Amino acid sequence: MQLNQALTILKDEGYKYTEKREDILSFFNKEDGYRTASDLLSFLSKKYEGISYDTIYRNLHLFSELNILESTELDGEKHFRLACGHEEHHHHFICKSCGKTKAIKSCPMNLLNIDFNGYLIENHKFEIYGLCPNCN
Amino acid sequence: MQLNQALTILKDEGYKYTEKREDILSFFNKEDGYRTASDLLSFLSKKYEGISYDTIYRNLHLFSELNILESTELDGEKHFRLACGHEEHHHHFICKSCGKTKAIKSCPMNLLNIDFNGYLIENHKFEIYGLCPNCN
DNA sequence: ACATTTTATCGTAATGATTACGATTTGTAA
DNA sequence: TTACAAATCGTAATCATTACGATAAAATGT
Repeated sequence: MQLNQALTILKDEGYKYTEKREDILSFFNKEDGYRTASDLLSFLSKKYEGISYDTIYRNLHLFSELNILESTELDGEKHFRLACGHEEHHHHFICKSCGKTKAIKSCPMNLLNIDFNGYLIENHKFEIYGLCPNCN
Repeated sequence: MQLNQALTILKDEGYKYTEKREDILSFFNKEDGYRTASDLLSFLSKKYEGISYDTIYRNLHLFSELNILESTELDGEKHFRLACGHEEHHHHFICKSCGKTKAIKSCPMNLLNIDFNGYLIENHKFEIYGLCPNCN
């Protein structure tokens, strides 16, 4: 996802354009991998002394709702990354060292042949963890 | 996994047999699904007034290391269940309402055909969430 | 059975991530 | 430029989890 694309979504949905929001998006754009609220706080604190937790978390949640960010939970902490450009449903390999990802286009839900008669399937999670070539 | 089987593991590994440990195991045995530390605390508090967090978490971690329990993280909270023991590597459908599970025997790692050249694959997570027939 | 040793537990405080909220500031549109 | 809604600040509260010195209890050897 491009930065201006994300800012357009914000504007179209009636949310305000702020410098902090632009900086949050540019942070995720340059980082190119899963990052925590704490990572973002450190980054923004350099420019905005005394930035509030409220701002960090409110925007992370807002961006997630707007599908600008996608998130996953690793080691008891939520991690966020810019939503992938390609629109189709997909999964990720996630590097445990640098947080960068590799898309997995095929989904196990299509490959499995299980009888879920009587069950209501809501969602699923498939992630592969390890080290990317750079960190390996 | 059977209770006496778990208690045998404890004994063989040199850990002490305590009534609390037996109660913890019988709790997971009767519950038959993923439960939190808080669930366990509520249960044990009925019998042991003033039971310590230390006891709860120390035993949950110990049992996980000994493969008596298996765990997963759901909604920011660790959940535990009796290990499926003897069975092969597998995954789970997990009911978001009652925590009960249904085993998925096939593993997506065998079904996918992805080039991970240069990557180090350490582990993976595949879970399906929804409602079981009882809760649906 | 008793003493010794080792492990388990208690009581409670600390930590880390996240959420909450009244007061204040700021973007936006009229 | 004014008015209003949204965003942010400052800070405290909450929730899950970890930590640790003091005490209790189980296992072991005599």
